[in-house]
Amino acid sequence: MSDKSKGKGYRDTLNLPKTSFGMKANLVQREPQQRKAWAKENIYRKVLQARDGSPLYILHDGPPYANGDIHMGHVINKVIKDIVVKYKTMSDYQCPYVPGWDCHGLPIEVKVMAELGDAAHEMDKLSIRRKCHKYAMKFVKKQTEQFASLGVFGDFENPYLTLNPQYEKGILEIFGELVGNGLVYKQLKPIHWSVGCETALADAELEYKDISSPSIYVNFPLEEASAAKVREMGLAGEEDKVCFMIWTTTPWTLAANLAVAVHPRLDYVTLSYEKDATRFVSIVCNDRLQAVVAAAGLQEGQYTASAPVKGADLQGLRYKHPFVETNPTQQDAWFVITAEFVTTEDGTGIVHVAPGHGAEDYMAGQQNGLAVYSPVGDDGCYDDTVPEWLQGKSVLKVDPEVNAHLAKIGLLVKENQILHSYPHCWRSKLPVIFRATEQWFISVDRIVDKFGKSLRQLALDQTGDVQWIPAWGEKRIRGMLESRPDWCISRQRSWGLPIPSFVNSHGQSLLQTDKGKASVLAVAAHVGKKGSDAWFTDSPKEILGDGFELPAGFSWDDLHKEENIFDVWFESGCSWHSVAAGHGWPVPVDMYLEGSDQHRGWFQLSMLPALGATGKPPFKNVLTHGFTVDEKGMKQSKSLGNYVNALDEINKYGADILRLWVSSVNYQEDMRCSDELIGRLQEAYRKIRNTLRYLLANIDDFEPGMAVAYDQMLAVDRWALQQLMRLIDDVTAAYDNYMFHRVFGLIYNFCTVEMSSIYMDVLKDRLYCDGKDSHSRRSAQTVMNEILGALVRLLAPVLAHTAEEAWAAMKNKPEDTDSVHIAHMPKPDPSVDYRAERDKWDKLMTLRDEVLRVLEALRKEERINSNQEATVSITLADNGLYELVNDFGADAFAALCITSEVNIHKGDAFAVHADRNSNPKCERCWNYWPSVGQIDGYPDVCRRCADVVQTLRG
RNA sequence: GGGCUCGUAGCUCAGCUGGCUAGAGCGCACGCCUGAUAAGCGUGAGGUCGGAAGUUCAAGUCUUCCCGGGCCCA
Repeated sequence: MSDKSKGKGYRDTLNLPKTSFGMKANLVQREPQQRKAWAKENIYRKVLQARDGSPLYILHDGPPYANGDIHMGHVINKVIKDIVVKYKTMSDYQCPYVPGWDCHGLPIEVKVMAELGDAAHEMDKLSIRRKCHKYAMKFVKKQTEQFASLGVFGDFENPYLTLNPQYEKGILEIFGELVGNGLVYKQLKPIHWSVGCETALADAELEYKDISSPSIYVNFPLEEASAAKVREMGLAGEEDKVCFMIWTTTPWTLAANLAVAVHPRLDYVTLSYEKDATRFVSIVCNDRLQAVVAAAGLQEGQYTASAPVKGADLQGLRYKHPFVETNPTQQDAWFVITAEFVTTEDGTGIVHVAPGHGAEDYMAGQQNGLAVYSPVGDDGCYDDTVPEWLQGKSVLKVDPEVNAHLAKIGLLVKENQILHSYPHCWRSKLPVIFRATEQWFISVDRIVDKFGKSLRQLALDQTGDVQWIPAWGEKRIRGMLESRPDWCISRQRSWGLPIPSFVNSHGQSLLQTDKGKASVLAVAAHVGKKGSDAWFTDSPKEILGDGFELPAGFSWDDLHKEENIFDVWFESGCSWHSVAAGHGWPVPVDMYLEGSDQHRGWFQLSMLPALGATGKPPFKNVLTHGFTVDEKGMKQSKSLGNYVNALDEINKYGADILRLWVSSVNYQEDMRCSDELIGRLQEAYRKIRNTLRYLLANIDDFEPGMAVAYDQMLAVDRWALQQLMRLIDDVTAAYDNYMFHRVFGLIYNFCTVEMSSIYMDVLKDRLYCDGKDSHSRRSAQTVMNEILGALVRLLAPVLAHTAEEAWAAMKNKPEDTDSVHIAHMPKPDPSVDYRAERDKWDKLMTLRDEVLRVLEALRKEERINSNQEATVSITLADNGLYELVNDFGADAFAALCITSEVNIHKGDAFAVHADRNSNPKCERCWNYWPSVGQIDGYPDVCRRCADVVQTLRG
């Protein structure tokens, strides 16, 4: 129609947006190119060089395990780290970031052994270790690419690997310090043992699962002399068979029973009843009497109970083991001891004690002179010190036989099944057993002379000096430190750093002599040069060096290498030394940042070696994040099918979407995660991207020399600048407090509300229709240029790729740097006071909202379509508001509402009316203004447009 | 079972030391624009603040208990 053609006639007189910055992101195609460009210029080095001389900020990477593809947990962790590093860099710190990998340990070894199959049996340790090495390196390479594909900057060419000789050397140096400080000891002690993997396990290597176990009540008959005493106490009659009744869920440990424990202050009674034609008198705790009666199936009248005696009165009474004939140990056994750990929560109040198969049992045994008896081999089978019918049998399968035997000899009172949570090996998935073996430990309670305190005391004293983010992290780690046992650091496997212990044929270790530390340091030097394989290939003399002087009782021809390896947690726990100190960075480092499960893992197990060696924790700040859950808040797992594949997401949406998603959620809590939830961030991304694009496109012809001074700007432009300053203030505070979801929210809201729906919309008329070089247009461009420069930099730590792309498209960069990641965070301009005018603008915007509502009503009535077709009449009763709006100006307010005309009146009651404007439409700017049709030679445009067109056409 | 922790609209988040009819953005519904166009704008409907009891003149905000998640442990 004619309208359209006329409109087209003026189109080329407008200043329409122009930019090379595409509306379509095409992240999946574009990002890899960006990364290639970064790699080519070695952006990591370049950024570091740009901060030469700036204060260091060290975020020390916690090493992920080198197996498998990365998952959402990795994504969250690495992205948060990268946001911190990029933000700190832009805040003028020099932030070297060296990623690391945990390369030793069971998961890899198990995997490799499985791949080898039967061939493994014919291979020596070295060959297996070589396979493991290769396996680890394969995944280091893979994960390196995957991490880098997130836009993470770091020294990926020189990562730290726990299998590197230099790293291993560092571990041994710290171990040497701990040996020197008297913290390392070897002892026969029950530890979690994986039958499947034939090794000791650390707490961190356990998984708890529900299993069904037998729950048995067993009578332990008293020795005759003790039974007589019980009769003397009036608790039993002459013909009665007097027993202690115990309860256990691990029948197989009964073979190693050496005592029973009672609580010294609880009351005990005898329960008399008849079973299999025998009159039994079973001693149980009074508080458990009813439970036992119920369990034994005794009805009212079928039993009687005696008066109570204290547990302490039973101490020293002796019993006969239900099925072991003679004491298999060198020490006394089979008598009643007292122990505080006895409770009345379950069982009979009389606890079966097997010091070789339980932590509390072990301690009670130590206190009462019992042996540490553990008749179970590495393979989980009984040795030949047990009764013949048990020998060689697997303890994981033997429970039914034990129970059947007890039933046969008439001592099994009752057998049930109970469902309970039980520790399992994280690799073999089999239930673990408690089993006493010789292991190396780090003591948390021995006093270190140098520091006058134990590791536990040092740790508890100094957790308060560390800043925990969120703050409850301190409570959490404190609780763990208070209750943790000594650290079992030895493992009976191949793939790891050997514990450098040389022993003589008397079983003495060099570590336990005054040459202990020196020997470890000598090994450290050797391993640093040749790697830990040398432990297996070289002789003690080659390892320790010719000059090494052996202490008394040791000789070169009677010196053997132990073949335990370190717990991998000890290896990664030394990274502050091997890596941070190794690079010459100050320790404690500025930050450790991992998932909150690492309070027990890496944080604690880095703290202990650091405290033991230096007396100080290795970090100043510890930031933790939560875990991803599905959209319903439930744990994610592959088997449940609610698992989000990180690589799929990256390939589908692009890294910046993932980064934006990470920034959008509060990482301190559980993070709900699904493909849909991540996909939704595309919307936010587009909004942000289009905001940048609009800003870029409308300042294409702008140069800094054209800038308009703040006090010369139009009021709305000043408002926009004020909003920017507020944004910079708020976003900076959010970054400084590691509240990245607030950074996201603030910026996103700014783009959506202040920019897109208000400022950029209001500005269109001025930018497009006013003269290209007009003051009003330059005023707007001055502000847009400012906003763009700030926004891009505020976004850079999160949208690493997109911000770089926008930076490249900017003609007037606030700083002359090739990369936005080298630029500095914007600072608010103190001369722009956003607080002073806040109230005024709140009122204007509220009035604007009201006008928009009235216009919407008009549109509903089909009186108008666009707001420009309307004329608005506002009646104000409030004097202050009337003056405020009048000062602002009716035309300016009309522009703010993007309507053609606003009239302001003073009246008795507040009212807003709108109607269709009767003025003719300007064919250039589409406003309905009175001047349209009044200008000679320009019949279809307004005054302003006529002037602009005239200037253009000369 | 224990320690720590979380639970505000469909989603992501604000709600400071307790004080007006609980907010925002997105999404959704319904419209508008077609000179940011695989864009842009407007209006609107959505909430027993996990539940219950208590303290208080007043509780999303404090206390207790319960329910449901998560991490760590037993």
